[in-house]
Amino acid sequence: MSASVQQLALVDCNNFYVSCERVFRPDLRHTPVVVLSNNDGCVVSRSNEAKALGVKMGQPWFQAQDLAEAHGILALSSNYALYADMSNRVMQILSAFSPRQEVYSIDECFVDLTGMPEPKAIGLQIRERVNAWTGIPVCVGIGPSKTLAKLANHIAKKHPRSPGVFNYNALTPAQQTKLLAQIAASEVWGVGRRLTAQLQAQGIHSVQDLRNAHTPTLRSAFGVVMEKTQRELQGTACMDLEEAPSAKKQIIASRSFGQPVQALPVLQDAVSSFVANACSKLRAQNSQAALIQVFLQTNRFRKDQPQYSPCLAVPLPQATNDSLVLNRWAAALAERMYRPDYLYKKAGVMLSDITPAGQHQTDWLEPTAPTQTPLMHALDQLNQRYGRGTVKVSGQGAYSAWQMKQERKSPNYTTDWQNLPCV
DNA sequence: TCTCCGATTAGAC
DNA sequence: CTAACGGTCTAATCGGAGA
Repeated sequence: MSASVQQLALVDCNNFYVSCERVFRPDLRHTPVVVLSNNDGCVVSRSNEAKALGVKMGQPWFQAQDLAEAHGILALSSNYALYADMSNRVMQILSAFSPRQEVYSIDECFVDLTGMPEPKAIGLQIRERVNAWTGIPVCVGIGPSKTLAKLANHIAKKHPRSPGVFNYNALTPAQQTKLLAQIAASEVWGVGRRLTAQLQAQGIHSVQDLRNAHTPTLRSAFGVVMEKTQRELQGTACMDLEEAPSAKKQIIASRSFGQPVQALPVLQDAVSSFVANACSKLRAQNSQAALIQVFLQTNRFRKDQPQYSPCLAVPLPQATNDSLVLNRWAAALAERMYRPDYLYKKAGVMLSDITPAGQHQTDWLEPTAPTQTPLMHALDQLNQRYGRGTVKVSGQGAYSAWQMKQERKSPNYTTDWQNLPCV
């Protein structure tokens, strides 16, 4: 008896951010809608109608302005509180279908259906239940590896007669070959724009070409990652399901400003807000950092203006996750780099050299600090209960000149009583 | 020559 | 009227510095 093939399902929400908005705005069900990135900069989610009109993923919104006006495309600022909450509901529902689940991103989840009868029927049930309980449409792809589950999901989404679920494992070898020959290699997970071009130059156009390519040649030209991808396409799982999210090795908090900023105190205010943000992520995973970096940036799209993008780091005498301590370092770094004659458009804070909290590289000369001050703990609790930004480190939020543009945000329907829609 | 490390590249979403 | 272009994260690989 041969070992049975893994039945791995990838559940992917359709046009996720737009779908979240539509749950609370059913009137938008048939109008073209897009959701914009932070600062209302780029298009990050599109309804099918918007896609059909030619709005591109990642397109700067101002470039789509004419098209938008001509066709009445509605643009919304991103509402992450809403999307995170809807995502949690979806993932919660999926967890009932299998003991093994990997939340891969805000709108995608791998669910291990190995050993269960009728995986396709389960896929259909997943689709139905998620839609009934949350209003979010999803597609399900099933395959023997993550890469093939992803590809199967793509087929479930794109195939005209698809019921929204596609099981690659149900195909005969001949059907697999025929199908993969019809799909462009660029659809494969891990094959982006650059690699697509390089593969083409080697005569590799379809997924089948890639699956069939001479392995040592592929390996020497493209490295280990591509070899893994090829093996996954051949049906051998090389990537494990990661059920628990692993601790971040690097944490970045940064933002483009709503308008150019010139004054140091405003920059420092922004930076202190980024420190607060990064530190709360750090504490949430129970870690500490031993290196902090701050960077400033002028607007790189303004070729007519002088450019300056400094970045400065300090190794800390002692690893910490204390916002107050890190904020003092960050403010000093910002001051060191600051030059008054520039218009800054973006800044950020980076924490690295991350270790579990409490693991001390003790220094004989430095007194050891407690791993988590009661003050920081209280701050996290309050901000968690009453919303981010309820309690702030002094300096943070004193100036609002840098705040991002968010002119089209929908209400926080699910996370703020004040915003409950009246039925 | 080897090893280490920071910078760069590529990708995902 | 003009200007308007995201944020985080990882792993592999490259290229130079130093041992």
